[in-house]
Amino acid sequence: MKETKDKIILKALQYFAEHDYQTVSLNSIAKGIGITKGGIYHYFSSKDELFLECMISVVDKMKEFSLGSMSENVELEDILTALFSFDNIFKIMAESFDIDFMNNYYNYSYMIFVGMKKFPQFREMISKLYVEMQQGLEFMFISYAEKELIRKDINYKLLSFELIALVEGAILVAGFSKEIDLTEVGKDIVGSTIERISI
Amino acid sequence: MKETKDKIILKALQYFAEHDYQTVSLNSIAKGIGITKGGIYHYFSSKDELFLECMISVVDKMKEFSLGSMSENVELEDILTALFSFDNIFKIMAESFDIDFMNNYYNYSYMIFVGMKKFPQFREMISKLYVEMQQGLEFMFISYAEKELIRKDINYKLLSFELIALVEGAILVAGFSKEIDLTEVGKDIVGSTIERISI
Amino acid sequence: MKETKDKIILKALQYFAEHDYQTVSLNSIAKGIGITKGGIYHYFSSKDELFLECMISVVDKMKEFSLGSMSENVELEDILTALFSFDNIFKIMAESFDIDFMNNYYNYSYMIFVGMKKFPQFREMISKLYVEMQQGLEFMFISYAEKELIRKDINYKLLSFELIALVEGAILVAGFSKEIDLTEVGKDIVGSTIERISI
Amino acid sequence: MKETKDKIILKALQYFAEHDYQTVSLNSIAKGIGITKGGIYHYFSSKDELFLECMISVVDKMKEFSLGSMSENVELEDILTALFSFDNIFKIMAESFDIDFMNNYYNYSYMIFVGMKKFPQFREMISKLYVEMQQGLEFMFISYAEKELIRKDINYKLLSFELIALVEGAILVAGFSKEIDLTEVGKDIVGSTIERISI
DNA sequence: GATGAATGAGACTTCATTCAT
DNA sequence: GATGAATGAAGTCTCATTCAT
Repeated sequence: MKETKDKIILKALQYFAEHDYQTVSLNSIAKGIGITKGGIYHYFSSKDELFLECMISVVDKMKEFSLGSMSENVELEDILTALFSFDNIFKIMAESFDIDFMNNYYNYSYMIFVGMKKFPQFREMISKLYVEMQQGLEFMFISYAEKELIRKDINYKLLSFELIALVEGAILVAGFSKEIDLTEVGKDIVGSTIERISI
Repeated sequence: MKETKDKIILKALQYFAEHDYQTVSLNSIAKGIGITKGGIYHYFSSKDELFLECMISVVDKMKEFSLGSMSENVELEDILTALFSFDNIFKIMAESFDIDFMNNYYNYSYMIFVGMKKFPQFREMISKLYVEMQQGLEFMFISYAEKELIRKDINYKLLSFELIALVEGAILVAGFSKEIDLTEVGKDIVGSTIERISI
Repeated sequence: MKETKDKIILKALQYFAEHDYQTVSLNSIAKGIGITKGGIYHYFSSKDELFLECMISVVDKMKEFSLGSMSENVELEDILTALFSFDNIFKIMAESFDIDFMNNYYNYSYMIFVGMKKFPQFREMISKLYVEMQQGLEFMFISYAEKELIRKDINYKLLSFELIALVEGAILVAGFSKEIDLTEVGKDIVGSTIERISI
Repeated sequence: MKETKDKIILKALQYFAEHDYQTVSLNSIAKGIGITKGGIYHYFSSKDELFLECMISVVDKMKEFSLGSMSENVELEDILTALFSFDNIFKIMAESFDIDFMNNYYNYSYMIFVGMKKFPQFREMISKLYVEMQQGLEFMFISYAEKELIRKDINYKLLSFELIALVEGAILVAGFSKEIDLTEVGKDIVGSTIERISI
């Protein structure tokens, strides 16, 4: 059955996110789902491989979310809104992996960091994802600009990069400042961006 | 002598940044400066303490840079320019710790992440630093607004938060996309921010 | 069917000879013949038992060869020639077990060594085989001596022991010295032995 | 102090000879000399390295004995006698390594085998040793033959190879046959060899 | 007859830490 | 102030073995 393998990945992901790759022992993961250490090696040839599979399933979900929101929406404002609706991002991640990232997005970022440090392959995936997102946004801005719906004198490559950086940075920094309400931040960013590009 | 202690911290910082807290052994640090493992225990009661001291010296430098630029400058544009002159940030860090963060800012961020994960105390310091930066910016914006030099109908609390998030996010994301020139990004951000708040 | 069992033994023998008892996992043997680990346990109650059966089939073949050559030949020179025709020994082993011992007799000896170490029972078999060979030779020498066909003032017990030791030793040492041609050695030994015992 | 390192090697050698490389755990070696597992890693970076060092010290002793006997003696008979005085070989080995090889030469050979299997480097050393021994003998025979002290119509290259093979084979096979007295075998071999080459 | 999941014991190895010198 | 031997806990990984299916 594939059940055990999935259980391993889910539990591993949870522990990796909560603690740290190196700190989490296979023993603890195994115990966490009621099997023994050796059992993990039925499904994964090493701890690294398990971690990599976890990371891949995370990036798959991220891709699904990020790029999905771009293709489905037509209105520029909707796309921006989707991109900056942090609540939604967290909710989806939490649902997918049964981890409450809402109050602990820092852990999530950290895990991604570790993953990229360990696996150049994974770093490449993340990198590619960002580039795709940036290009998707850029493409959309430009098509709007061509239709003269938004200003033409803006470097949309930079703007789209900034927006993505803003999403990541906001999530990061918000983890430190309790006073900041990300939902409000999202709305503000969407508003000011619209204003900035409006004719 | 304090010389050895400083050498330990510098070498440790270098290794921690290049590799990873857990991966770096005290042995390697000791060897790196020509002493033996046991010698480190003269100056630090544990590996954790050594790491914490490293982190503190980093945060001190960050604080020195971030807040310093705000108090010294009077012109708002200068402050923003300083905040977004990534080259400068990297150069100062590299000079201080003899680590080339320029081509490897990712490692730097990673180390900070690990530090925050391990030491709530350190996380608090970073957190406080961000809050101070945000409040510093906010205060400045407001004083400018009161003098009717910039628009009054903007939530400057959010804006200053966004700017800081943008700095962090840009550094983060730029690590993945080779096409992006951070210097250009910095200028663009300063420009559009000025435009946004101008009356 | 007995087919699978034989396949297991053959493959196991091959791997044991190529690598090492401990190094060879049941898994690899199973994979080597397209079954799974558990399947081996239908035919063998343990890895040790499988190994023992392999060893027994090897010793059977050795016995068949060694003693067979003695009983079939009548002429003393023929017997000695058969005993020292290394090529033939290797060929037969290779044919029986599908392993090229010719270029790798060392591995073969090693496997026998391991077998003896693990199974006193197997060691006893080998031991008995040597004794039988030695006694077979001794008996033949004596009967020739009694017929006054060869010298009588020779300790044939020792001589036969030496001949057997020489076979084993030559195989062993030849593995280290590339300059030595075992076929030539065999002829030389037969010649000098004949000379030594001739009246 | 070098004491502990030597103790480790000696105890390891003893266990490796008695049991088997794979079977012997570092734990047992450590316990055997009253230290802990980790302590071994002060002196050896791995189990393999420890084993290799053991093997090297064995081969050094072998070299010392084998080649030493050849250079010191002038009389050909003395050299042959030294080569085939098995008692002496065993005694020296036992004294050097505190292992009773006398009653258990098989274990010794086995260990050498394992060593050669694991370390091509070690196999090369053994190989070289045999070649040196063979060449040493050959050289001596030829110089005697040139002085017309022994027969000239003998292939001394082969003879010297056979003598060495005989030493090894005798030790090997004697382990199986309780009836054989190696000392007697040695004398017989020396005698018949002298006879064979005498003019 | 055979599979495949799972166990459990044991191995090597790493390393922060201690401490006598 | 520093060394270096030694500890001990923990971790990854391997595999023979079992057993339900």
